[in-house]
Amino acid sequence: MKVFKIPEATVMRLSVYSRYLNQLAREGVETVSSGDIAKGTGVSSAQVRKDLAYFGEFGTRGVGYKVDELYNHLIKILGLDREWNVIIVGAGKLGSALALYQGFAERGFKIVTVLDVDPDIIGTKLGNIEVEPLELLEERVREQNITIGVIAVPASAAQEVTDRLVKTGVKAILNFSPRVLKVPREVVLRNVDLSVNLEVLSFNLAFNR
Amino acid sequence: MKVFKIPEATVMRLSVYSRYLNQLAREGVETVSSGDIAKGTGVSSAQVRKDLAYFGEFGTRGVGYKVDELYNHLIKILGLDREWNVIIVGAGKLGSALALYQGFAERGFKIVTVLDVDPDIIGTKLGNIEVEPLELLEERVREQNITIGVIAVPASAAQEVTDRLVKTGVKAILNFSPRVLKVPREVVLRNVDLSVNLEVLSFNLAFNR
DNA sequence: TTATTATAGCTATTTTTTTCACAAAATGTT
DNA sequence: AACATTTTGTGAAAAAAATAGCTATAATAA
Ligand SMILES: NC(=O)c1ccc[n+]([C@@H]2O[C@H](COP(=O)([O-])OP(=O)(O)OC[C@H]3O[C@@H](n4cnc5c(N)ncnc54)[C@H](O)[C@@H]3O)[C@@H](O)[C@H]2O)c1
Ligand SMILES: NC(=O)c1ccc[n+]([C@@H]2O[C@H](COP(=O)([O-])OP(=O)(O)OC[C@H]3O[C@@H](n4cnc5c(N)ncnc54)[C@H](O)[C@@H]3O)[C@@H](O)[C@H]2O)c1
Repeated sequence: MKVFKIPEATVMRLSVYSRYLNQLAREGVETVSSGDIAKGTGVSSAQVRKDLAYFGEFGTRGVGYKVDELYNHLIKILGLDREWNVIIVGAGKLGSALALYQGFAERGFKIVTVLDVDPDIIGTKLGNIEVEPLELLEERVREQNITIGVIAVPASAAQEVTDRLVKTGVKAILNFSPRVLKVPREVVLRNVDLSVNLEVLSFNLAFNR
Repeated sequence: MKVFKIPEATVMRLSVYSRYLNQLAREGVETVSSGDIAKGTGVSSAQVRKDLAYFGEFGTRGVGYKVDELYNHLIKILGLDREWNVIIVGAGKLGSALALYQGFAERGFKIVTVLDVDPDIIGTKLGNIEVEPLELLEERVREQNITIGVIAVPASAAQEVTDRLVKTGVKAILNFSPRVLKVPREVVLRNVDLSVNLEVLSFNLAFNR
């Protein structure tokens, strides 16, 4: 099966499926149907099958999918069969919440460096990571083989920090600042804009319902 | 202009446009073209015009849009021409970061109540809001006319908290827990799944590039 | 007054994504 | 062994979204 472009919505759903399968596995469930997955994750069963079909045939007709097998496939597809070293820039309220979150490590994202510019914050500990000065950005990215950068600085500093990360070899950026960032085409960029999310809610409340 | 369904992607972009217009207004810019907005927010100019066309005609051919005028239109469209009272349930790392974020108030989202179950957290102050016990949920939602609820509790508690919010009259839920929530059809639900976002990055890193 | 230029609004086209529905395959049943 | 049941995988249809390009209109220059 030859595929050049996987819809982003598909990738997001695969992530959700994989977490659901993980839950089922822990509950001791051995097989699931696309219908079960659909029910558990709030999509249609055709959607589940279509999403999986981009990557191969993982099920048995009449039976369904073996939970652990499908889970392992999804983990590979999502690139979670290895560790990703992550840097967080900005150890303010949001950055430190992210740094302290255990859920990322469970999925293979290892936060290895957290940087800030505030002298009062530099040197403090977030779990077992010490916040270090921004100056160390290039050094840490290189020596720790960091591929993913998280932007948790004020909007005014976001592009500058991003440029430094990209220049030093970071391949993907998760941006929490409310700023449209420019990155080279080969760098993967995602924006998590919390205000936008709230505003989608207010739109829906104000517009219909 | 009769419209029944606005693409969610459109609503998200409108939010981004509005913030860009806000920035332009502060810089003293008086008019913009769809091309300028496109440039500033990373979309195509046709997309900008299409998005706006769902709601009316806001520009002048040959000229463009008056910045403040278009901004005000977007604010109305997004339902930001009023205040929305928000409750945050869960005052842990993420919940407190959200509670302390000033950016929400700037857009009309007023966090009026923050609840938790941890006795060590209850009674502490987040800015000028005191964290209160979960038991007050129904009382606060009713007396403060809260329409938006933010779920920042562990996944295991998310559905239960959601049910209580919905039962008490909350109309929209922003869910930060990695749990697929069930809400009645008339309640607006959005999920901000940070792990999914990281996994879209790792997928892209692992799959092509 | 008449071109010329810029750009919004709109319509048509293309592309992408989702949904539908059914043949094929595996298992269970009579 | 034949038949019924379940559920995948997939091609086709439908729906949704994005893109392209044309038309109308306003401002400006000739
Ligand atoms: N906290 C939230 O809930 C929330 C919600 C939506 C968006 N955001 C966005 O996330 C980002 C961080 O928000 P926050 O609430 O944590 O802000 P914050 O002010 O608490 O933290 C920002 C941190 O970045 C540091 N910093 C500033 N410039 C820096 C630089 N050049 N390099 C490294 N560190 C630098 C500051 O010292 C500070 O510690 C902001 O862009 C904000 O708009 C936050
Ligand atoms: N922190 C992050 O960066 C991050 C990232 C991704 C997802 N999340 C999700 O966000 C949610 C909160 O994460 P966190 O890191 O803030 O966790 P946390 O443990 O720091 O905070 C959770 C808080 O919820 C409180 N709580 C537990 N049950 C409650 C209940 N029934 N009612 C009210 N409060 C209750 C706890 O006392 C605690 O203070 C979790 O679902 C987590 O999976 C967080």
